[in-house]
Amino acid sequence: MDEEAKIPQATAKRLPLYYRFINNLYLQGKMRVSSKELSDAVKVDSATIRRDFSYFGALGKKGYGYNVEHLVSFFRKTLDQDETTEVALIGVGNLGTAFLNYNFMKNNNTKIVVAFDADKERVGQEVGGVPIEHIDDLEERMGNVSVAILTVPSQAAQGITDRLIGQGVSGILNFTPARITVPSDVRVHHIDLSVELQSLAYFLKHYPL
Amino acid sequence: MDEEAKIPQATAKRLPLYYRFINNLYLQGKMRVSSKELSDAVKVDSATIRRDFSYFGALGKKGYGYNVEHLVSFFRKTLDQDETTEVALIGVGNLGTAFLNYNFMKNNNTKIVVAFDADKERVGQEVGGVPIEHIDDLEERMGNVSVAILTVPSQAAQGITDRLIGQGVSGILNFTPARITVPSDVRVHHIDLSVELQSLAYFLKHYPL
DNA sequence: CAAAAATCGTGAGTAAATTCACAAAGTTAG
DNA sequence: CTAACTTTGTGAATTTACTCACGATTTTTG
Ligand SMILES: NC(=O)c1ccc[n+]([C@@H]2O[C@H](COP(=O)([O-])OP(=O)(O)OC[C@H]3O[C@@H](n4cnc5c(N)ncnc54)[C@H](O)[C@@H]3O)[C@@H](O)[C@H]2O)c1
Ligand SMILES: NC(=O)c1ccc[n+]([C@@H]2O[C@H](COP(=O)([O-])OP(=O)(O)OC[C@H]3O[C@@H](n4cnc5c(N)ncnc54)[C@H](O)[C@@H]3O)[C@@H](O)[C@H]2O)c1
Repeated sequence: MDEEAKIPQATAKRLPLYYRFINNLYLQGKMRVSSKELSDAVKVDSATIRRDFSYFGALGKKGYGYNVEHLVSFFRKTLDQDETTEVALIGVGNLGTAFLNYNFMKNNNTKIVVAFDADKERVGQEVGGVPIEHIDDLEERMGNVSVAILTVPSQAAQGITDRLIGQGVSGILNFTPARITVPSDVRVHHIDLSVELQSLAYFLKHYPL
Repeated sequence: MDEEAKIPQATAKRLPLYYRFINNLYLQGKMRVSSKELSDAVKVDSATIRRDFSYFGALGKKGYGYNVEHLVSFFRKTLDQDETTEVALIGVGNLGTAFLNYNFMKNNNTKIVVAFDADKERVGQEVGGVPIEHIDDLEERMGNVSVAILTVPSQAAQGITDRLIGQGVSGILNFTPARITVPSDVRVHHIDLSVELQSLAYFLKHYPL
C-alpha cells in the first residue's frame, strides 16, 4: 500500500531511536555525523545503520557522513513528527500514574489526552495534566483516539480491549501480563516487564558472555 | 559452556511467558494442554511452540499433547524458579516507585531487595517493603546483587552504570533513553517506552494490517 | 593539486527465526 | 480391536535480519 511498505520491521522499530539521537545532535548544533558515531551512541552496528538509512534512498555523502539537519528533517517527515498521535491510557494505578506524569512529548509525536479508571476517587482529578474519566464513560469520553495504553489489572484487560476496539482503536500498548485477543487489523505491542526481568536473569545464567 | 547454550535467543525470551501460562494452568488443575491451546493463549504460532519445546527434548506425547504437571516442573527447573535472583533498583521516581509497589514475586524468581535514590527525603523510607538507601552508599549497601533496574534520569545513567559494574553487576534493565556503554561481559536490556509508543504509531500509519 | 584518509551504499554471504507440512505415534470411540 | 482422530517432533523451505568487505566518491591534508 505505502511505497515504504517494504521497509523491514526491524528497521522501522529503530527509526524512533535514530530520530531521538539525531534530534539531540541537531539541538546541540552538530553539523555532521557518521554511521560510526551513530553506532557508538545507539549501540547498533554501523553497517546496520547505513543499511537502515539506505531504504530511504541516499541520505549521506561518501567520505563525509550525514548532514544532521538534512537527516533530522527527513526523519521528522518520515516519522510524522508534525502530526501528533493522541493516546488514551486505561488504568491509573502505579504504572499508569508514572506514564501520565512522564512527558512523552519530549522529541515525541504522541500525547496522552485522556485517562480512565474504575476508581471513583480518582475520577475528575488530573494527573500530569491529563483528566481522569470513569471507565463507564469510556465510549462517550474517548473521542477518536486511535492508540491506547493498557495498565489495568490483567483480568480486566480483555474486556476493556473489546470496548476500545469497538471505539475504533487500532493500536494497543499492553503492559498487562494477559495476552489479549484482537481482530487481525488491530496491532498490539506487549511489554511484559516480568518477562523482561526473568529473561534477563535467564540469559545471565545460561548465556555467559 | 552450558549444554543448553545452543537454545536460540528468541526461544529463551519466550520461556518465562510459557512458564507463567503453564503454571496458571497447573494451579487451575488442568492436566493436559496442546501446542494449539498454548498458541491461542500466548499468541505464538503453535509450530514455534513445539519447536521451542523440542530444544529441551521430547516433552510431549503424540496424539495427546503435553502433561501440564510435567511441563511445569520441567520449566521450574529450567528457569531456576527455585533460586531467587536478587535485584537492586536505582532511582525511586515515578517509574521506580511503580516497580517497587509491584510484586514481581508472583510466578517469579526475581526480587527487588534494595533501592537507591539521590533524594535525601526518600532515604530511610520503604516502598513496597523495599528499603531506600542513598545513592552515595551504593557501594556499601548493595550486597552482591547481580541485576539492577535503572530508572534514574538519563544524564545519570552512565555514571551509575559504571558504579554498578564496579560492584559486580552483570545484568541491567535500562528504562532510561540513554544507551549505556558496558564491558562486553555485561548484558543490558533496553526498554525504551517512548520508542515503543512511537514505533507503534509508525506501524499503524505505514503498515496497515 | 595530489595523495591519503574517511565514509557511504550495497552485493553477497551468513545467521537466526519462522513456518509449512507430514510421517509417526499415540488416543479415543464404538 | 479397529478405524478415525489427534497431536507431536522435525526436515526442509522460506523469510527476515545482520554483517562483511569493498568499490566509488568525497573530504582533508600538506
Ligand atoms: N507496576 C508494575 O511495576 C508492573 C510491572 C509489570 C506488570 N504490571 C502490570 O501492569 C498493570 C497495572 O499495574 P499497576 O501496578 O499499575 O496496578 P494498579 O493496581 O496500581 O493499577 C491498576 C489500576 O487500574 C484500575 N482499574 C481496575 N479495574 C479497572 C477497570 N475495569 N477499568 C479501568 N480501570 C480499572 C484500578 O483502579 C487501578 O487504579 C497490571 O496488569 C500489572 O500486572 C505492572
Ligand atoms: N515515567 C515514565 O513513564 C517514563 C517513560 C519513559 C522513560 N522513562 C525514563 O525512566 C527514567 C525515570 O523516569 P521517572 O519518570 O521515574 O523520573 P523521575 O524524575 O520521577 O525519577 C527519577 C528518580 O531518580 C532520582 N535520581 C536522580 N539522580 C539520581 C542519581 N544520580 N542517583 C540516584 N537517583 C537519582 C531522583 O531523585 C528521582 O527520584 C527516566 O530516564 C525517564 O526518561 C520514564
